Amino acid sequence: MTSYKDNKVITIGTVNELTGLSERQIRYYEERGLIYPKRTKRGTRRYSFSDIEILMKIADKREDGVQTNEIRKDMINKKKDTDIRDEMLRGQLNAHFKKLR
Amino acid sequence: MTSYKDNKVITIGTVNELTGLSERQIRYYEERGLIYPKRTKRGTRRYSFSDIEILMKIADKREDGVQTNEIRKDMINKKKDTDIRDEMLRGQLNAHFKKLR
DNA sequence: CGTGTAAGGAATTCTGACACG
DNA sequence: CGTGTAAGGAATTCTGACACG
Repeated sequence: MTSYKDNKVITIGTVNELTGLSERQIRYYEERGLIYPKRTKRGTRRYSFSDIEILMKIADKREDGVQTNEIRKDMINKKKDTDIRDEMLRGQLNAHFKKLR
Repeated sequence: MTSYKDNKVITIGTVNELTGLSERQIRYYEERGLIYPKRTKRGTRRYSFSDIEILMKIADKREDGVQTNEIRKDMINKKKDTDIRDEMLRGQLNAHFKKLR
């Protein structure tokens, strides 16, 4: 589950290069609850490739004038969808194995 | 081909954390031709997850007393093997398509 | 040969704040 | 609300070199 994609090892400077977003923007989106970088012992932020993809989507929406508040809600809803799908799948598998017993 | 795994975005400090190798060691293995980090405009090194895997293999071999020179030769030979396999595969595909014409 | 270390400089990252709007 | 910026401090990274062996 923790593949390269989700490994938080990238500094904010590199994220800036990769996304074109300013460090100020990147930190602000964190403050608004859109991303959650890891912190090293010393306190510097580390991002994953997943974080970078999320940031690029955020950048797109911001360009369309969508507020961080809206973006966050959308992300939560999409997560809910995924959770529901997961739950349904689990339920079906469960029923399936029950039948086999 | 350029997946997350081969994307050179990790600083030497993080590589140190991930591999346990000192910065001195990491730079020395580069000097010996075992790894090739990217350089940013400013000149700081950036490594990929692939580089980190190679470094961990190097660390193992060094513990067994294998010299950097030997390690490099091994790496070149393995690359040659891969190249030969690729070439053979290409040849077979070629023959196959020739037949189809 | 492989690795540690001190040296000095340059660039990075962090936080809290003021600014504009 | 979202983002820029100057401020000051602390940690990072780089190179060339001396050291030991």
